[in-house]
Amino acid sequence: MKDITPQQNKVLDCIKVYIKETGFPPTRSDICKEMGFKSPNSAETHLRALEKKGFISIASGASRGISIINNDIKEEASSYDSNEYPIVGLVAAGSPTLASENIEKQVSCPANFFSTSFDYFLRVKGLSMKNAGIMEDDLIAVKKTHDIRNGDIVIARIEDEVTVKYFRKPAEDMVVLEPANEDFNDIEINLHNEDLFIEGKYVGLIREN
Amino acid sequence: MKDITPQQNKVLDCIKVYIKETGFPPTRSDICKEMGFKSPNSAETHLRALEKKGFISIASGASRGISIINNDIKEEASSYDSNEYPIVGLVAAGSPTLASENIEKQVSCPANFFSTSFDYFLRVKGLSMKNAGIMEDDLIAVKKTHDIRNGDIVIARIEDEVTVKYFRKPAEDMVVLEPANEDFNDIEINLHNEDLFIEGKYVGLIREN
DNA sequence: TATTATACTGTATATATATTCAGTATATAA
DNA sequence: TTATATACTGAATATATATACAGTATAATA
Repeated sequence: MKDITPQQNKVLDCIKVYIKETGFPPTRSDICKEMGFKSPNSAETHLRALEKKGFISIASGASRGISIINNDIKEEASSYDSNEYPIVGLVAAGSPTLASENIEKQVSCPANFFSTSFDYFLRVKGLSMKNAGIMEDDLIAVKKTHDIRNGDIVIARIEDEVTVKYFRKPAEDMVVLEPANEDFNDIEINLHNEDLFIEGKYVGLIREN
Repeated sequence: MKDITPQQNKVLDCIKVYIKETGFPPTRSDICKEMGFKSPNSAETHLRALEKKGFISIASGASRGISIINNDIKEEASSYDSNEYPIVGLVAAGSPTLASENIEKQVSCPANFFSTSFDYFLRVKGLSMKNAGIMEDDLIAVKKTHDIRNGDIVIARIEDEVTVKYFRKPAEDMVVLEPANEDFNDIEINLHNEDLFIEGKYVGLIREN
């Protein structure tokens, strides 16, 4: 895409506004009225420039044959690509997290809402991560992954109980799950004796007040 | 809205398809080609019927002056009604919060994302509301309103500085802005001496990690 | 029964519109 | 210095287009 000049940009904007307001594209004459031109050829040359630079297409012979070419990659990949994500509430003992019985409801949210993609929302119970700013009933965006590093906040499952904690692995056979609240104690897990399953990683948070 | 006949529905669909494919509405003649009519008046009468029944509007005298009237209530109110909201970052001294110079970027978010509607996102600076789970760089959803009650978290402006605090009004002429962090002190404002402007109310929070 | 709506063909025409041609002027690149 | 792009005015014109008028036919309403 070549560079657009300020004046050409004005004309492009004026076309967009016209379409938005009327539902159909402007004629050369309409553009002249909007832009203050006195000759339809002023509009014509701007249109040809915009066409050449790939911002619009002009249907030959047709009246009002202008259409906006949308190659705004951002737009395409972002705002309008809204997905449905499940909110997982109290996870029933022994059932997979995303089992339908655990799903509170579905919410619509742009796929690129957080910088990292995610798979579901988990409703937080308790205040064990209070100092990390994670409060009761907050929704945390969870990305299902096993790529966990020390210091990440993880969603872990220890014997049918789901918990959110800081992750630390001081030795090959040991994991420490640390709360962010002085009223709670660290959970030390010896991987030889106990089962630990990492459901995923905390990548974002939403709170309603 | 009156009932549409099957044939009128076909014509309406054909208009919608034409707009989707070309970017601009069809002429009577275009409709004839698509529908197999041999007289432009066939298209004309269908258009007038669709206009009368409220499905389209026809701009008089204009070529291709057809526009689809969208009164699909479901679409309008549903989760797919994704709006653009500005993220307000560091508010420049003396400039209105929503001045373009203060807008970091726009994010797309369903209008009904939080139970309360809101107007913009404010990026949080500092940790004065830490115990309320509001951390540095969080985005708080702000609803512009003056309907504030004791205990609400408000976005207040005191002499060109914007701050987020709990709101309390112990007397008619006094407001106390309370932080949620033991390291910070209450801000007491005597409304006779100092200017206080309440920008709005905190209704939700988003955090990216 | 008369009226109205639907669903077309076929013709005609005023005008809305794209588009070309002839200029003027300025700025930038080869 | 000669193009080339931008940014316009002004006039001319072929044609694209809306729209009215004159018919035909069927089905549903009042």
